[in-house]
Formats: sequence, structure tokens, C-alpha cells
Amino acid sequence: MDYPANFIHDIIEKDISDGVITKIHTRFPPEPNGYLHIGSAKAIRINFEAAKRYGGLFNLRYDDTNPEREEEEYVKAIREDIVWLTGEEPAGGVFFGSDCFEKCYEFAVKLIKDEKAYVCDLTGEEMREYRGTLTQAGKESPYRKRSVAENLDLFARMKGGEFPNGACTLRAKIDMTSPNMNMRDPAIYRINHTPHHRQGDRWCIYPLYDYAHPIQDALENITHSCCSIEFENHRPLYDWVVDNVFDNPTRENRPCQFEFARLNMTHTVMSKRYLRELVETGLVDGWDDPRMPTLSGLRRRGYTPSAIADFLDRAGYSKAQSVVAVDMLEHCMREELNASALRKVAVTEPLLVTIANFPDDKTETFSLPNHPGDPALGKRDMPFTKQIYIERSDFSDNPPPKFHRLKPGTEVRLMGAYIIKCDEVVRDVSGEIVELICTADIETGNGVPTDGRKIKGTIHWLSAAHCIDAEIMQYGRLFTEEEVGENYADFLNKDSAKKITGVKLEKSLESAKAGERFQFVRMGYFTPDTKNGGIFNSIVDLKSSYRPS
RNA sequence: UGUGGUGUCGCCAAGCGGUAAGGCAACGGACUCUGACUCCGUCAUUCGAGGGUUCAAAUCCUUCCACCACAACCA
Repeated sequence: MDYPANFIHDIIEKDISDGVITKIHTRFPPEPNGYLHIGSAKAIRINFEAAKRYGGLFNLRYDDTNPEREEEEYVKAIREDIVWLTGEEPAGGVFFGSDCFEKCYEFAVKLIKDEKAYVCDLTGEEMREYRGTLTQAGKESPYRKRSVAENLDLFARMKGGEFPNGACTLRAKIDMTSPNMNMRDPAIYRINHTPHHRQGDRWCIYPLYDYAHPIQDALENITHSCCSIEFENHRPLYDWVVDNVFDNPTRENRPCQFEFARLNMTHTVMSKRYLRELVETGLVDGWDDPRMPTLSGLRRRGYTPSAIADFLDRAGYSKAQSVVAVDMLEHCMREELNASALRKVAVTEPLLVTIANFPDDKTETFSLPNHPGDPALGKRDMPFTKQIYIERSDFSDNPPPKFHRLKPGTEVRLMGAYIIKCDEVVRDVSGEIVELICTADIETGNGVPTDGRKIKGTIHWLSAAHCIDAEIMQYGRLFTEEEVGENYADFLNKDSAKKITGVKLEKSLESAKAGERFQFVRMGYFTPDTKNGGIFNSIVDLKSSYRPS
């Protein structure tokens, strides 16, 4: 199929054809303050793919410039998710923004010497007042005119730990009247005595994102810095930093920022804050709960990196704010799994069927294809005995219109085996159907009836003597609403995870391994749970067009 | 009342002056030993709205309108 155009590709191709860039270099800069989700995957994909496509390099860089929010657990998880998603270690390397602290400090000293930065003693509240509003210009800080020498001294003392948190900041001297709020003398350094997850207490001053990010990009020789659209009005500041920190950077050796719209999906919350809340309040089974939109959750649920990439590419990389339907993601997964997943039989609600005219102790073997459309995937033997299980919902003694499955007195095909007819319905005292007595068309076997009669329905079955007991987790959508509103809790789908016990599975599933994906015939796609042995997680259901009406 | 950005089918999305691609969803129908898959068909006289330029406009000009982001010592 045709994928939507990717404007980043257009930009890069122009840069290459213009001869301004020879080696493409991109990066994905997550803050290690949570797990990556499918929204992050879009940023990874756009940066990774651009580098891959044009023979460049892709870096992973932890943007760890805020000691209060970052943890080692996330550092590890993020890397695993990226390697899983892209299928390789970041070719350009793995970096930490915090490793640039020394450089950032030197550049800040340079800015002070160039009279482009100053130490400001305004409190947070005062600074807000001085900044002005969206419609009113700000006014200059009284500390803006400090001498270079004084600024140098003060900044050194900030670094030396002389001041408490919040006592002062280093600010870029730009323009307090700029219509762009980001340019009104933004703070570029703040004091924070919280120990850093990698630097310990080596630093008590930390560069802010707008200052550190372009420096990190430049130091890593990033050519195309693709980020989401909320940073669009930060671009002038990004460029200001590059221009004022580095000497006459040309396009060849300067990073440029490009923006794309972030991913929103129906029935899905991307906010890390809320995802964390779900984890912390125990509403889900961790960041990798199979219902979570996190990469680890999707992975545990059985999603493949290729399906995610396909989905992302189909949704496209425009700048328009949008909400993509999860149906598209699910479609991509189904499409891949339909072509690759081995077919297996699972009977979720077993109903015993006795084949009256089948010998008591005989075990017959039928060979079923592992995949109806791909003979290369081989076959497997399915034992058949007098007593079998079928799906309770595949029988009805009060069938709705167009019910093509088993009903009293009519025939149905047991997939890959006999045609059977229901002769008798056995009930217990309460009236519940407990068993069906059927006869099989032994003569026809698993072939086509010679008298030309057509058998409309096919149902799946399992020999009662040759199956294993299992549990499966069936997952629905975590949220009930298409677009989840502010009060996320209101939209939580309480039935999004259902454990189904007493499930009968075909024997071959005994050796199923994590990472394998199967289609449980007529039901959906499943994979062994990587955390709980013996449980199968549903990846995505099969679509059904059966409408009794 | 500021700056930047975005508005093309229910949802994404191509298109970049030559007369509206594609995908998802939906709906018909065919096929089927998975009511799956596959297949075939239907689904924007119209591109946020109004004006203008042009033989020709979703594409150019213009005036509006709507939505998103920005006033952290977060990223």
C-alpha cells in the first residue's frame, strides 16, 4: 500500500541534494522519568527511520537534566524498549545529557563573558511578573545589567553550592519584549541540591531543557532534531543557543529542529503522569500490563515491532493535531498475524459431545493444516476420540436466524474431521445442557459428502482425552471512551481484563514459548504471558460479521 | 488583545495551478472445512467560510472563522 508522505524525508532529501548535509544524524531524547509508550514510538520511528533510510546514524540520548524526576529503572527499560522496537542497539551510540554538564557549564561562562547571560536573583513569582503576559511585553530584570565579573563570580558560587535551591538562576539575555514568551530572558540554569541519578552530588546547578538540548544535539553532531510540535515555539530559542554558543555554525555542522504532531489514539491515554498513576494505584499490573499503551505492555500483549511500525507509517507524520483510531493499530496487528500465526484450537467454554457411533476406545488421527493459506507452515496431528469438546456457543437448541453451527437434527463439520449430527441433548436437573449425543458420518470422514449435500457450518473441537487445561487472559480496551477526557478514571473499563478459566487447549500448545503467536480458531490471536506461566494473553480478537438479526 | 502552528470523507492522510490517491471504519455482494482470511462493489461535484485572480484554484491573493501550543527555576 501507499504510505502517507513523510515531510521529514522531503527535508532531508533536499538537504542532501543541496549538498549541505552528507551524513544524516538523528536522535531520540527521552527523559528517564517513565516507560516509553506508543506515542514515544512515533518519535523513535521518525528519527530512527530517517537515519536508517539515508544511511545515517541514530542516537539514544537520555535527557536527564532534572535530578528530581529521573530514575535508573527507567533508563534500563527505555533502552530495552528501543532495542525491541528498532531491532538494534542505537547505531550512533547511547548518551546521557548529564555527561554534557561540564560543556554546558563552559558554554554558560562563555555566554556570560559575551554579555549574553546573567545571574538573576528574582524569585519565581517575581520572574513571572516581570515576564509579562501573552499580550503584554515583559520588563527587564533589575539584575540584567550586572557586570561580567559579577556574573562570573556569582555563577561560580552557584556552582560551588553557596546558594539554596531557588535563590537565583542564570538567564539568557535575549528580549523581554519578544512576542514569543520563550525568548523573554529564559532561565538556562537553576539550582537544585537533589542528587542526580548518575552525577550524584557533583552538581547542584542544572541546565534547563531549552539550553541543554541544542548543545547536546550539537555535541552529538545531530543534523536533524525531530521533536513534537509543542516545541515549535521553542525553535527560535534553540537556534539562539546554537548561534551564540558555537562560533559561526554552518548548516553542515549545526543541528536543526523539525516538528511533527504527537500521536493521539482513541481509547488511549498517553500522558505519562496518568500512566504512572495507574501503575501506582495498582489499577493495572505494572507498566507492562498488557492493556497499557506502553511499549512493554504492547510487547507483553504480543504486539510486534513490525506491526507498530506499520501502524505509525500508515497514520503518517503530519503536523496536524489528530486522534488516530486504535482500530488502525489493531488492523495492522491482525494483518500481520493472519499471515503468520499458527492456527490452534482452544475451547473456552467446553461442552461435551459424545459420538454415539464411534468406537469407545479408538483414537483416530486427523491432520490439520497449521495455516489455511500457507502450506509451508505444515500440519499437525489432532487425535479424535468418542468424546470431544466443542464450544458451548457453537450449539443452540433455539437457534437465531442464520445460525450455521450445531443445532438439533442438523449437520455441522468438525474442523478437519467428521461431519456430525446432533441427535440428543442431555440436560441436568436444572435444565442446563451438559452433553450432546451425536452421530458422525463415518463414511465421509473428513472428505466431501458424495451425495452432494452441503454442510454450511464448521466448528472447532478437541478430543476430551487429548487436551490440556489452561487459563487465558482476554483483554479489551482499557478505556471506554473514544477520546478519553480529563477525568481519566471515569473512562476506565472495569472489564478490560477478563481471566477465562477451564479452557481446553490442544496438546501442541504445551510447548508454546514466549514470543510465539497463535490464532485460536474463530477467537483471536494469543501469546503466552511472559510473566505468568501457563496463561495466554489475547493480542487482538478476530473480527466477526455474524449478526443473528 | 500577542506569537507560532493546524484546518481535505466518521478517523488518519496524499495533493503544492490542470479539474479530489490510499489506508482504517462502515455498508452491500461473492467465496470459504475459521461467520476469519481473500475477492469484488459502494462510500467528498468537493477541500473551515466568504470574496478575488485565472481558460482552469484544495492548491495563488484577501478577509474572516475554528482548533492546538506558549506566561515552570519541567521536558
